[in-house]
Amino acid sequence: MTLTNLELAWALTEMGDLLELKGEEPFKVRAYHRAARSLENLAEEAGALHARGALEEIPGVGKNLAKKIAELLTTGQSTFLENLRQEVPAGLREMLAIPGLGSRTIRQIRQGLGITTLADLEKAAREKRIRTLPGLGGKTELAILRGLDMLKEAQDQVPLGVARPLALLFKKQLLALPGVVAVEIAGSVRRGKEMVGDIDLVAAVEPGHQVAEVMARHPQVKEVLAAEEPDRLSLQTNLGLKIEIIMVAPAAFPATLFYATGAPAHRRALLHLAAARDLSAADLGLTTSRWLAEAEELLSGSEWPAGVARLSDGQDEVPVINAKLPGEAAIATGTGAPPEANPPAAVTGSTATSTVSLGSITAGAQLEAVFYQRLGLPYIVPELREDRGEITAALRGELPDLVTLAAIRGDLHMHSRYSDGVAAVAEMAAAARERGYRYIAITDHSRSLVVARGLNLEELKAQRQEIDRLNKELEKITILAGVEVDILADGRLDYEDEVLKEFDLVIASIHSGFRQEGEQIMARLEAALRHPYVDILGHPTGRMLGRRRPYAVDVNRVIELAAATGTILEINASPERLDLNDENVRLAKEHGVPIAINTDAHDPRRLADMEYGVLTARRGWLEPGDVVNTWELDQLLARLKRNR
DNA sequence: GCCGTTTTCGGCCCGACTGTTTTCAGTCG
Repeated sequence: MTLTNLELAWALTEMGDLLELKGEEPFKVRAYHRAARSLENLAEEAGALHARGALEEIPGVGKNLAKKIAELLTTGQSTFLENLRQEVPAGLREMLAIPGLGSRTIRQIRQGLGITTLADLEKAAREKRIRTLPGLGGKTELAILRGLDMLKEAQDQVPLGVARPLALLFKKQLLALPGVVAVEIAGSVRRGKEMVGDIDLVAAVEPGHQVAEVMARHPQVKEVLAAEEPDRLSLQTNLGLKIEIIMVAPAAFPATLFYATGAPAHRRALLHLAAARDLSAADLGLTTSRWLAEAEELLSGSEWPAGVARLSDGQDEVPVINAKLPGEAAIATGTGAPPEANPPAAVTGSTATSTVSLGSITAGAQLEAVFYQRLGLPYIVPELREDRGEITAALRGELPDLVTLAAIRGDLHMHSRYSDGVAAVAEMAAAARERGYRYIAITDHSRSLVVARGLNLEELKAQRQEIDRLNKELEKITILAGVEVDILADGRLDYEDEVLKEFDLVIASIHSGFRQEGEQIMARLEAALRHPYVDILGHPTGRMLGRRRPYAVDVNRVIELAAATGTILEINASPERLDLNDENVRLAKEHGVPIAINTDAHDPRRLADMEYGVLTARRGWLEPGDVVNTWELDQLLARLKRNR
């Protein structure tokens, strides 16, 4: 019984939460949470450390926690945690997620009203009973109801940053099983949606495969759920996330991947396009029963979904695209013969055994291109498949040439040990260089953000000197001396103009006064956007996925102001934020506002979050030119307000 | 509960904002 570091971290986090609710001293609580974070970021598996008696090497883990971790590792359980769970009802722990409710208030509500579940809490708030408790009033009731709403929305959904690594792990492990020919991630994870409800995987399997048997014993799998269909395996993971594995014969793999990627609205719109061209779903090779059922229902129904009107509107101008797609011939025959002459079994829906050579094909993209070509469309990447105009754009040959991770030349928002980062400036630079970047900006916090050890003027000077020195020493990468300056509650920035002027680049962000009225928030943002030395507005809405709603920001207005003032807007790529989101990004592009995709990394490893930012950018239809950190450094610098 | 050119105790991130209050406790970043 070996638990992963992530599972150990959860156990410690839960212990910390329960101790907090019991009223333990804050420093003890923090010790549990700190150790949990250490475990999450640990490069080596704790099991291996335990084996050589080195658990106490983990930062924040001493004798006591080492013992508790050891028990978890050897038995899979913790008597300490079991006891805590007996004492503290699970509902109370859930309440900690409600913004504005801390452990003290939760204890008070429990003691005063005997409430231990979210349902009871909601009832009490609606019945205005919370305000009968000393020190609590109507606003707290409102905060509770709002928080509960947010929790409901996020219920059964996890951020992409949690689901995607797990999906990749399962994909890799499935591929290693005998009888498994190909595996692709499908569904909303493949489309890069910010919150996902489950993980969909499509596996091409051969007879005699043992996917179900092996997965049932998988250490991350808590339980195998009753299968809806024989070709589906439905797993509940320890994370509480559902994984659906669709197992099909290799011939049906491309169609199934296509179907299972969705989004449903995109599929529906494609079916309408097919119908308009007298093609059936089966003609397209989409022979799965689900596709056929959906097509039948759709085309017999009287209700015309949104996508249809668009398609028929554009009917006159629909060009017929016969361009051969790269890869199709290879997919069809492996020899380059025209696809029409020798259509692959998977595409025609023929019952003949497959001629598709999956071994020679690496990407799901190539497999699916066939379906789009049958409709006279160029290939549409998963990130665009949301029925947000991608089909019309495809028909007109106006699909964007989306930005890619490979096009990223630098990262303009990250923290070092000077403020709340964990690494030295040189370490961040080295990690960036390893990623192939040409430049980074070190943007530590400003002085008012005490919790994050914001820099005073002297520390700024010292950091500047270090950056200057490193720039002389280091080859192939340039470090910009930047700052993430706080937009204070009154709209001023946290440093004087004379100080801001000296940086190479300034990001302005809100870290306080989240609950201000819209008018006040917007006044602060407007002041920042109009500021001559503010180059980038950081995480413009301040949201945390599933945890904190945006502050009262009018995103349209922010975009207009950014356009008017020449300020760059950020896609904060941290998977906890993804801020701006995909739709706002697209709006920004329409207004000609340049975007910076930044990780906000506090640790060299988190520079890898860039991938999530790029996914969001792609879902927002951004092309490389729209993203300033794909540009050459001199082009980027010339574009900054301060240098124009 | 962890940690130590402060080493077995006494610190540990601390100031601002919010809501409910007449002077402050709780929450948050």
